Amino acid sequence: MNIHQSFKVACSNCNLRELCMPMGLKPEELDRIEEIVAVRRKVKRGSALFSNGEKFTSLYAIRTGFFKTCIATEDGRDQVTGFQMAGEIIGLDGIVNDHHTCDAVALEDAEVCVMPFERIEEISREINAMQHHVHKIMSREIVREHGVMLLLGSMRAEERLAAFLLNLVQRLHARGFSQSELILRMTREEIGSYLGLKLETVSRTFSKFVEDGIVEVKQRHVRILDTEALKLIVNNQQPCQ
Amino acid sequence: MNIHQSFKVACSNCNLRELCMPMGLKPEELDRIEEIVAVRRKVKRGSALFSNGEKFTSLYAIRTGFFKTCIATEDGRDQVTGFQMAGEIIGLDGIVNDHHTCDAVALEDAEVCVMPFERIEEISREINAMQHHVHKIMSREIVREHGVMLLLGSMRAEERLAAFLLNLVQRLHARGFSQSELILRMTREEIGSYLGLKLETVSRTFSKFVEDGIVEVKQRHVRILDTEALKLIVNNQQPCQ
DNA sequence: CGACACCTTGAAGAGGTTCAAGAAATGTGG
DNA sequence: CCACATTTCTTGAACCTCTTCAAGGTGTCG
Repeated sequence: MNIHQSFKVACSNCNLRELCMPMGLKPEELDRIEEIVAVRRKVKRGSALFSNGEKFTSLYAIRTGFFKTCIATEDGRDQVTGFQMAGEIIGLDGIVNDHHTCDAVALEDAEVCVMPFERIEEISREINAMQHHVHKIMSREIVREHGVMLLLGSMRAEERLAAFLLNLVQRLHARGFSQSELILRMTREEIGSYLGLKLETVSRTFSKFVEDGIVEVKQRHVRILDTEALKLIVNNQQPCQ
Repeated sequence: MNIHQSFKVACSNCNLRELCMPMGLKPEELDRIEEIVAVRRKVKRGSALFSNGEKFTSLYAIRTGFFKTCIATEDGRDQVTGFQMAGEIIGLDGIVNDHHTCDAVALEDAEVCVMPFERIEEISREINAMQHHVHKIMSREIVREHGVMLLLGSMRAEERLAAFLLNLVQRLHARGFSQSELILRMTREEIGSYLGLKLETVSRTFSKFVEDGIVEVKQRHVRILDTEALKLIVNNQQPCQ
């Protein structure tokens, strides 16, 4: 186990506070919440924070780095179920059966706050805002997945990739990054798995966007030139119509 | 509002107890939990229990009947995100933004137990088993949706329909119905929407299964003749190979 | 009984996949 | 720091699955 206990964790000083914690707490409640994070843990690029079948103990708040979650079946199917970045919570899948049902793999060197779930439940019982926050986080994940189902169930390749790019850049922007430039931390194959497409289709669709002057792509570096065009594509209309 | 307050609700006598409530409670805890269900509500076939945009107040435990949940976008997309039957909980999507983000429509006359979410949170703070049960229900929904993403992202039409049938019949069996016979409460179009297929493809795939002697289909009445063949199809192998 | 919703089936076509080859980037060990 | 191996990405061509469009059949409900 690659667990690094660093100096005293302080959520109240964490600049991701708004992303992963309830707002508007009283000072004494804040103190209690600090107790949730047991330790921080570093995860090297390519290695798993947790894996399918592993005993569930904790949720993880991502401090730095970028993850994918994916499920693999015996018959060789593999599906990326999400990409997670700083301030997002992973591990919720493990609650229901006390074991994780997916793998969480770091796509770049990462650090997470380990939050033992028993402690979360304990503090949720004391602090209403915390309880509601936990419920909201889980509900948000359910709603996010509804969106993915809509994408997988009803969109064509261009629409899927456009929606994917808009979603990524919007989340990055909320974290202070550019609205128009991003670096993909995942391969074309991983994008394809998430979007229900083959990597060749992802590549071709990128090329089409470049031809149409909607984006610039240099390997994993993407610059969005025409956000509106992407939105029109997602909304099932032809750009420039 | 079509709300019917019936005589005193009694979860402890409800035969769906094991499906929608935590197990192993002390008698005094059971009494508290009875307080959760405010009223029961009947929903006519074709009408909505709740709709997108509606204020979120309660979760609903299905007592009888069958629902679909679906999301619709302005540009005319429509995606069935799930089918729910007796003992299952719906409404979790509404927690995060205090408003529902999907429609829950009864596919046959139904009755639900209305559980005001504030009361659920209140009792969850007092009874650990209840708290954990709520967490499990939400986690289960997340895991279920992972499975749908796998289906939509990586399966072909036959595999999707086979997985769908096996899932339905398994849930019905857990409720005391047949392992091999079922009545579909939804149209081909609704099945198609859920599975990311057109209704014609659903119909054709049913016909293929009939030709292969795997199922009998008479409109919405389905009899599964060869469960193993369906499992082989889902596992990406040719039946009889 | 007639109207309407739902289901089935055929034929043509589109979108995405598969297979293949080569180019570009990245990592590794000497 | 360079050469080589490996991974990742791009592009073309043939193919296949699912969709689209169309027509007709079946079942249901007022």
